[in-house]
Amino acid sequence: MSRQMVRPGGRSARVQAAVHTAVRELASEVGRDALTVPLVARRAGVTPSTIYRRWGDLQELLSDVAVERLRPDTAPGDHGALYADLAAWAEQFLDEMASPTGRSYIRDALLGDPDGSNAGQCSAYAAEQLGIVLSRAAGRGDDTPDVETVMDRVVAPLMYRILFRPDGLDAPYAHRLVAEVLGRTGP
Amino acid sequence: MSRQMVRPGGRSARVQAAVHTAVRELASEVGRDALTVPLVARRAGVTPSTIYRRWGDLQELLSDVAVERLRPDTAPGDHGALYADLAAWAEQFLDEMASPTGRSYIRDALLGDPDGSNAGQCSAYAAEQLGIVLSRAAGRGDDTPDVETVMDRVVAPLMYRILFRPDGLDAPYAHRLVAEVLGRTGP
DNA sequence: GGCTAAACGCAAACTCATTGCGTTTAGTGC
DNA sequence: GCACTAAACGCAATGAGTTTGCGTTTAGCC
Repeated sequence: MSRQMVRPGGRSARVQAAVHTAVRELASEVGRDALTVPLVARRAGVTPSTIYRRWGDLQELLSDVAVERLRPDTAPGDHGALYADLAAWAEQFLDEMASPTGRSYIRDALLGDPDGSNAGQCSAYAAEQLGIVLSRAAGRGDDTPDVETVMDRVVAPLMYRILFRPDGLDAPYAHRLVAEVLGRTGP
Repeated sequence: MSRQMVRPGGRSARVQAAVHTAVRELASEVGRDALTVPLVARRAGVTPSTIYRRWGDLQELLSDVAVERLRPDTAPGDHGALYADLAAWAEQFLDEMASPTGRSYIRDALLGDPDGSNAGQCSAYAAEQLGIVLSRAAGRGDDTPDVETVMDRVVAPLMYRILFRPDGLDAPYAHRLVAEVLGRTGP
């Protein structure tokens, strides 16, 4: 469960923001594996017990921060055609997720996540982006697959390889998945 | 890295077996989240320092045990036809992996795994099983997709949903994936 | 403005992780 | 077989991280 809906204003909000900022800063300074709760607490100007009470443990905190970082910050670009839109989106998705930091965020999001809501949020982000691309194509009069199909045929293979097979992942592979789900053999 | 190739005989082997057994027993008794290195060490009749020196930390130990548990213990069944073989394999795969304990094992295998070799091993297990099924079908004269295609079209979507979308996962979905990769609309 | 419960800080007590050192033992060569 | 070497282990001390009780602050709400 995300810890956002607890006393959204005032001190609680300041503490949450300070802790999240501390996690991001320290992760880039000392590395993600060197993070500890007392370290984050000192940087955020809080006591460790505050973090333990609100987030439970370090993994749940990192999971919260990871989901925040995995949220797309821009709408998918419009390149005039469905194939171009999907190919560009898949390429960007791959770039962000397959990088070492991206993998760390995915692992963290999957980890401290007892009920699976954080992981589900990541999936919802991708589905939302794909929904924009596909409805735009439908507005152009194109015959489009539905979001579920693209999730199964493009997102899932990319994520599976990111997590289980770090090799053989490149832009051509992503393009091929897009071409296949659109029923083409090439762009 | 798996810690199997260290002094395969005598005391070292006994310690390794005792520790692995202790992990499995305690995981089913007190739950996976309640496992600690000292707890496992006491059950196994060893000292915590032994575990720390050999496995590094709890996550790497759990990752080792998880990979061992995720290894298929039987060859995929022969049902006389490719669709039946693949459908049965996918259903069993789903049953084992989507259960709470299966999810825990997957998470553990992905986790304490700095170089990704344990996760890669899990993927290799699935590919190996699929290779048996597909080559058997080829021996019958069937026109079969290759292993990579089945990994992308069946295994990846199943695993993606197991990890990111715990809902909407059932045998009919697995059967549909198999039917689609075989170019059919049904069995 | 006052009330209530959540959120926080402080500090003690506890568990876990780490490491040096001596002992046991598996593997190897004679 | 017997000695030798280095890996593996046990023990114990040390340091770091985690948990919890209690008093204080404060956000949300009459």
